[in-house]
Amino acid sequence: MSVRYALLGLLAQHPRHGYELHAAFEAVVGGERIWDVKPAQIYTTLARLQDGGLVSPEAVKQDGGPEKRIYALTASGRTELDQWFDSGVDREHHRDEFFVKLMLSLAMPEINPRRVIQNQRLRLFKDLHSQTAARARLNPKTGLAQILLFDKAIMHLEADLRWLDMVEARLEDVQRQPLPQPEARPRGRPRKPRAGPTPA
Amino acid sequence: MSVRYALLGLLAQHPRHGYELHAAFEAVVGGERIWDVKPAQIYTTLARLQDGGLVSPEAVKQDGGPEKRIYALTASGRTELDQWFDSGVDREHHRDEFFVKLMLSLAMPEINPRRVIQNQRLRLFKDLHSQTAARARLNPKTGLAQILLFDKAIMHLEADLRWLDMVEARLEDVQRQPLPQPEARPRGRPRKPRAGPTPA
DNA sequence: GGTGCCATGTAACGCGTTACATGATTAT
DNA sequence: ATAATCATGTAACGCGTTACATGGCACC
Repeated sequence: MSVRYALLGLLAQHPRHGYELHAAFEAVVGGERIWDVKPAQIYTTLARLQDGGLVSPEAVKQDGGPEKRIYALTASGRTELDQWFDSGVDREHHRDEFFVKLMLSLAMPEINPRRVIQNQRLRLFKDLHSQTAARARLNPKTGLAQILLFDKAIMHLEADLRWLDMVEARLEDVQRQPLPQPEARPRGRPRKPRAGPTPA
Repeated sequence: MSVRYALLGLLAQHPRHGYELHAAFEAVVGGERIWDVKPAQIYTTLARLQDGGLVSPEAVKQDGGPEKRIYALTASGRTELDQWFDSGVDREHHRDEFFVKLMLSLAMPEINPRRVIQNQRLRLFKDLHSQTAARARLNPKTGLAQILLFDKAIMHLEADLRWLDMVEARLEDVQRQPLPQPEARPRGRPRKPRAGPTPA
């Protein structure tokens, strides 16, 4: 949802057309090397926003070049933006690909989970190194954005590495524990369908 | 891409039908409270895999109940799965919604970035608390999956909090620094189109 | 007969990506 | 002419989500 709200925010500054939004987005977010937004996404998102009445086309300019359709934030767009600023961002769900891989490797006798873990550790080290190097290469006047993003990435990579160590340690305890199979429940109405939506 | 490979992995154990895959996935990944996969996704992903020739329908069973279409892994499916196990998982890109929010708040005079940060910090503390509590509530025989996921989530929340502190400290240095505007580059061919793809 | 599980999906949408198409302007 | 930027999109696909539709079977 980042792009959606980014467009609302940029249009809150002043009305713009698609190409300008694209450029402004990359300027805010730190340049194309950091976050490469495709023009297609700008235009489709803009269309969806217009559909929802959050932005509306204002005018078409032609200063010697091609047409520029200028979009502006509507009242409900402004409302949505303000609500966004006032709320915390949900943790993006931990639908973690490596976690699935690890659990599957435990369930498949022909796959060695240690190797899977070691693979991932090497990858993380490599990433950590390249991020650290890239961060060091920044000159200070590059602007905040890159620095902050690199720092965040590095901190999360470190967290991942620590987590991997923990996983390995825990695997030594529960050596080759069989996967929890979904017990074949009997059909029909359950014996005790009691309990509220969230039992305390 | 987690579900895609999870299905390949589960079918590598033995052929299954859609409903069974759904149940097995949730068993592997820790139950519905942790990772709620919708049946629709199982079936559509299965269809895509069949399209790509990675799985193929094997038989249709009818043991007194409805039809069950049994799918099996093909040779190329097995190959893809093995490659997946042998490779590291890419860091999912840091397309971070909060980061966009922060950068926009710096660019918009009517929004106070301190408040945005404080909002997010409160949210993270709340999440951290609820995750820690949920983790403590686990009984040890619940299986590895939940424990590991909670630990990972907690470690990343702590990293996010540390990062927020860093951001705040850095903002004190560069008070209300104007956003880097995309400098209006002259049209036409650039003066010095020299330089390789990654200049040293 | 109702509820709830077993088992199958389809439809439509949101976000994001790659690839493609069009055309004008301007510097060399 | 050619290349590069300015500026607009469309089409198709992958992944994920919500909502809806269908039907048999078993238990009470």
